[in-house]
Amino acid sequence: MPDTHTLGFMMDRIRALLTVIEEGSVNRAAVRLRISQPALSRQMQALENELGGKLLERETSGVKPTALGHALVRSMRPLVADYKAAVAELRRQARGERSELRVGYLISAAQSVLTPALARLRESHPEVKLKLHDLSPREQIDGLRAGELDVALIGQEGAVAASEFYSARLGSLGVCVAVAEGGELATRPKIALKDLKGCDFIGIDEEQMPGRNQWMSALCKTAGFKPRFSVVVDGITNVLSLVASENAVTLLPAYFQEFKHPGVTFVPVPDARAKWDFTVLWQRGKVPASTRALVQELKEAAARFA
Amino acid sequence: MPDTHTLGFMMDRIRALLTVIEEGSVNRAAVRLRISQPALSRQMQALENELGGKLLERETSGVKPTALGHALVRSMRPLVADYKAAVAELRRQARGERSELRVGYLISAAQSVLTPALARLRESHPEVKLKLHDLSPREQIDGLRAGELDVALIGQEGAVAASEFYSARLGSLGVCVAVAEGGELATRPKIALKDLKGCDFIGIDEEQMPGRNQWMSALCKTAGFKPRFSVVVDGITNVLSLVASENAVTLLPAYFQEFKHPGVTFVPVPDARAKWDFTVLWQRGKVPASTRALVQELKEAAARFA
DNA sequence: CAAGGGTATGCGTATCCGGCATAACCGCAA
DNA sequence: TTGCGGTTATGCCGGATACGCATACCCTTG
Repeated sequence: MPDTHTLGFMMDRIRALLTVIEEGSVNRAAVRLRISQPALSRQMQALENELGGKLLERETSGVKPTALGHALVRSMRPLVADYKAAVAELRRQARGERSELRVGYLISAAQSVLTPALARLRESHPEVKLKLHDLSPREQIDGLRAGELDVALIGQEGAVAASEFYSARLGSLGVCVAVAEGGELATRPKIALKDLKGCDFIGIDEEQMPGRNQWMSALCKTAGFKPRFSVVVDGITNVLSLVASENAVTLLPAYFQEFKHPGVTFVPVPDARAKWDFTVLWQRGKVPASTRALVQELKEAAARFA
Repeated sequence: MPDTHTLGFMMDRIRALLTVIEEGSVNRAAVRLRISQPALSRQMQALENELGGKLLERETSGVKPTALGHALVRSMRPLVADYKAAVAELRRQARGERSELRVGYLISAAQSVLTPALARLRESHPEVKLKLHDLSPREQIDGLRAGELDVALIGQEGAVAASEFYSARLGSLGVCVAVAEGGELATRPKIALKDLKGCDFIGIDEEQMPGRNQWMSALCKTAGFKPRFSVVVDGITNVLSLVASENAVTLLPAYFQEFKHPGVTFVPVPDARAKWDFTVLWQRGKVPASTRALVQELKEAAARFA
């Protein structure tokens, strides 16, 4: 005997019992529930059998809950309410009426384009409630996969996940190379990719920045060589520290030129093909209007920015 | 098309979906749910129709939840867990395995018998969790009716509700009469009921102390007269204030002699039939062992007290 | 291109639920 | 007492429906 009966069926019976107790009468509850009185009567008997105790005191003038019946009401009424609310929310969501929009981004990378886009979204869709999550690229992808994010703003790493989600390229930044402050390279105003041939490269952990090392390799390949990754570490800060201490190099999106790191200089890379794509990813399937709106604003903001 | 479908049925489907997503496969989930794979497959389709959106991404190697599916899991998994816990608790309760015992009492009246009984209950049934509620008689009866109390310790008022619940008389106290301090009656060591003939009686609001006025009337009837209630007020403190200011009287259980109220003297009533019964009420139906134990201890404590 | 994993579908059947008619029960009034 | 109006419970039957079986379909892999 599968206990499949003991779940959904009981739920119906419980819901029925709630109205029976509200009405104080099987008869009146039956009309409200649009079923016949005998049917409802039997439902109550079934529920009492399932639970193993009387729930209603049958009297000549109607029914009255027993102590057990009261206990059931107390524990179940909020559950039923929550359940109905949850179903309603899911229905809205299925129709693409999400009012909450969960956005993942990396503050250092996304700020310049995200901030104006959000400002305009607030004007055009003031009803949308935003939840912003400052996350690493890897966390953003995981968040999308787990359904915890609706939109992710991500760099080159997005390429590895683009097939799982809808995506749009927002724009391209230039590339710079991080070199040790003391070295010869640090004095140049710019460094072509081919000049990096033979340098030690610092890689970054694939877990945190998926696709980043491949991106570097691909860039170097356009310059005709294969980079040698002497070390792979986790965390961009550690990468930069190693650049300084090991007198090595690494490739980064151009916005790093705005930052500072002790012992490290960022030098632009002029190669035309050295580009850092900036991507927005969002959930596949029925796309909520709010998501669509944000993506649109992002595209426009990126276009203005370029 | 009664929406009765949209409640319990969906609950089953949702529960099924949860295991499908856990297993990542309709096949394996079907095994766990002890139904066939086609049945489960159709259940998932039905649920998707109900909600109006895809929940599962069907792939060659199994199924993967969509964003909507993830949202469903997030909102429903805790609900299902709560539901199952609630049902389990109700089952236990139906079998009479309540571990929580909610006791209503009136501190001034019940202390002498309740305290020792509780002490012994703690020894003999240490697993019982007690919740004590200091409530007026009316509140206690309402609490019993609403299933919010398991046991009520109550005075003469219990008579009016005795038919609704199980009850036991714990014992009888004597009666005293409250008289104004200045009057002639106040000087006597005791006052027979018949001496109160012609006095103004202060009644108490039936809402708060149901049956109290009837009790006074019945006592006076044994002495051959009918009391005249000049005023009926709510709250025992107000009753005593009026006794003082109106030079009236009222009948009370003997334990009031221990208390003080400005301008009022409590004089014992010697009549043999002037008794204040002390009653314990508890929920009808299947009586939990804990309730039975407390009632037993109360009886013994009362017997020792007498 | 067959094999082997997955999910979806067509069809017959058994189950189970609900409605109708009616019984049983109670309180009240004539 | 006997009816009357109200309640809940029961017998019986018909119809919806959900399941299982067999099979189709689809994709990846050898």
